[in-house]
Amino acid sequence: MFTFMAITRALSDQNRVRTLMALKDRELCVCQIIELLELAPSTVSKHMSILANARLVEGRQEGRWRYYRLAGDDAHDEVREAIAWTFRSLSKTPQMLQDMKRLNDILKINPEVLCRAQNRA
Amino acid sequence: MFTFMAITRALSDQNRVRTLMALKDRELCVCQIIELLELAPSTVSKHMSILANARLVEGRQEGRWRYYRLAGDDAHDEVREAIAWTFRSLSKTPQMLQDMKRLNDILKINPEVLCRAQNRA
DNA sequence: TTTATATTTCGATATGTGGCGAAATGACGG
DNA sequence: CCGTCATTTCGCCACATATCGAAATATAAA
Repeated sequence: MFTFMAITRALSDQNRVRTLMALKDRELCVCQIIELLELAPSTVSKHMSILANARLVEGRQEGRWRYYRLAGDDAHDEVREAIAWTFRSLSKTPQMLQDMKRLNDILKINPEVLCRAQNRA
Repeated sequence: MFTFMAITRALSDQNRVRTLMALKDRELCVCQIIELLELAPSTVSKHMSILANARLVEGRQEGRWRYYRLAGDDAHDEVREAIAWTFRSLSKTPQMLQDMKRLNDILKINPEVLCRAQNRA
């Protein structure tokens, strides 16, 4: 029950759901998620910790960068089903199509450049 | 997206999830749900309206009583999958087993008697 | 038509949550 | 080591939400 509620609470915020969807095909660096959501780094960090706490995503450190990816096939049924349900429900919604498009542009930018640009702002 | 978020927000409260599970095999009168959750009638009423708004349950009026039941097979895929996921995830959790047991006792009481008892309290 | 009763709506309150900026952390490059 | 830089933690604020009790609503019974 506790696990389940952690998942539903994680999914009850639109920005977290958008993030989950954005991780569909690849892992993303935090600064790329910041760019997609247009939120403060601290806010995104908190969202990621909530998603990670619910085991919907996993984090990986690489030097100064932290990458997040979707929970894999080794995840619990509860989690895999939640993710599957989310994707089936949302893949074709306008918000998601727009995010995918925007993400394409973000992925073209070298992460180092992206981070530097964010720090200047 | 809006529909999906309505569902996840509805499922992000433990008492609403318990209610959903309680409706598995039969419809229930509001006073029976009140008895199960041990919450004020006004609180339960609000929970039910949130569940109904997300289309997870449907209400039916019969005289002075209002009955709620799970969304049926005619519901949208999103809703049916959400319900299926919830049941698969929680059917065997201690909280749910306990609720099912308690529900059995509640169902033995004539609803009229149950309501009267609640009004006295 | 008046009274009783099941549920909802309303108003108030207390707690939870999303958001930000500033400070702390931790990793790399000099 | 020292500074730079990506991310997290912390402290705060605005707003949402779970809860209750009281009043309103609606239906049945008297």
